Amino acid sequence: MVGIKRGGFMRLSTRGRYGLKAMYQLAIHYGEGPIPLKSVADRQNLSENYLEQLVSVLRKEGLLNSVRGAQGGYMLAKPPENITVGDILRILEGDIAPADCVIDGGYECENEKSCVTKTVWIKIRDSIDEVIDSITLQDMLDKRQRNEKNFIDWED
Amino acid sequence: MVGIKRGGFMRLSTRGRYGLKAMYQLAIHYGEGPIPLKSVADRQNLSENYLEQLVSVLRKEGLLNSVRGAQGGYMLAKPPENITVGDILRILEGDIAPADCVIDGGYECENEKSCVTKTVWIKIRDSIDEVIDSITLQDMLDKRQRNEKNFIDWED
DNA sequence: TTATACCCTACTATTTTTGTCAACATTCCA
DNA sequence: TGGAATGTTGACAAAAATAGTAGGGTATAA
Ligand code: FES
Ligand code: FES
Repeated sequence: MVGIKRGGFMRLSTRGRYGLKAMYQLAIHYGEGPIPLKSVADRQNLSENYLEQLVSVLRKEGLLNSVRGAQGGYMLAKPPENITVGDILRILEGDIAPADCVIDGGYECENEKSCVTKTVWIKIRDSIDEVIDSITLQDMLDKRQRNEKNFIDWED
Repeated sequence: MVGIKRGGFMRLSTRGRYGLKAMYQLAIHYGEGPIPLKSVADRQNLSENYLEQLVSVLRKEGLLNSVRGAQGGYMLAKPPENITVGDILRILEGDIAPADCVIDGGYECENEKSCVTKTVWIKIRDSIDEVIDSITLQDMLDKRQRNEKNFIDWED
């Protein structure tokens, strides 16, 4: 391949992007009982089947509860202030890893003990960690409240 | 696909990883005239042909100069203190973009004006920007000097 | 008992990444 | 002057990751 990569970098996959949006949507309706996934998928124009795969993992990891059958659906297993963006993204995407050598058990180059490049990856990783671990779903809801003063009735 | 993604996220491709290593290697030999790519590739056990593609882009973007023919090679076009990690990564990987909507001209969801999720992507992007723009090749060389006191004669 | 909705697994299509290869152009040096 | 070293370019291909599709099963409310 020739030329500059088109896509940009440090991109999340749809797993993390759809997943966070879905969790945010469920946070909006926290306390209202189970919300069917179909309504979330419709609201965001996503494949319900695909979203189901993501949500299923979030449930197994304890971030969501589910109720089967008619009138069933999903709901947050914890209050929005106890769920961070980092919790969600790590479950759906794995650990943050600009390069393999910053993962446990990952490959390290021969000079790992004094590898300067590795220190760069570590700084990037730590800075992302700090951001995603500091934002909770409740923070996002608060932000929404402030926005609502200007833009009414959206994203319910 | 089922289960948690294996690879981890926010990963750089080999383009960025090989590219930064190569630039660092050339920084080590800054001022010594052109360095053949073969020596860089050998040192890092990379395909010379593949590395050539990356280096070629860095040259076109003005970060490297080249000299053709025998005794030729590549060298930094600017002093190491004037080249940042961000310069290199953006050329090889494109702009930082956790999601499309933080790129110019990228897709935005219907609520882009007040999209809360977008503010999360922006915070992630900004935090990465800050890290990679603050590290120069000279910083990496300095770090190397300090390491050399403990681990002699490596990565030349 | 029927419609709704979660649950699970397998399969497929598409895109991106990671190279390989071959032919060519320029320069040094013996 | 000729050949070895080195950069230049573009086409092609293999491999991996991503993004979905499809469909059958199970539990529950009404
Ligand atoms: S140990 Fe990761 S780049 Fe050296
Ligand atoms: S505008 Fe990007 S997620 Fe809404």
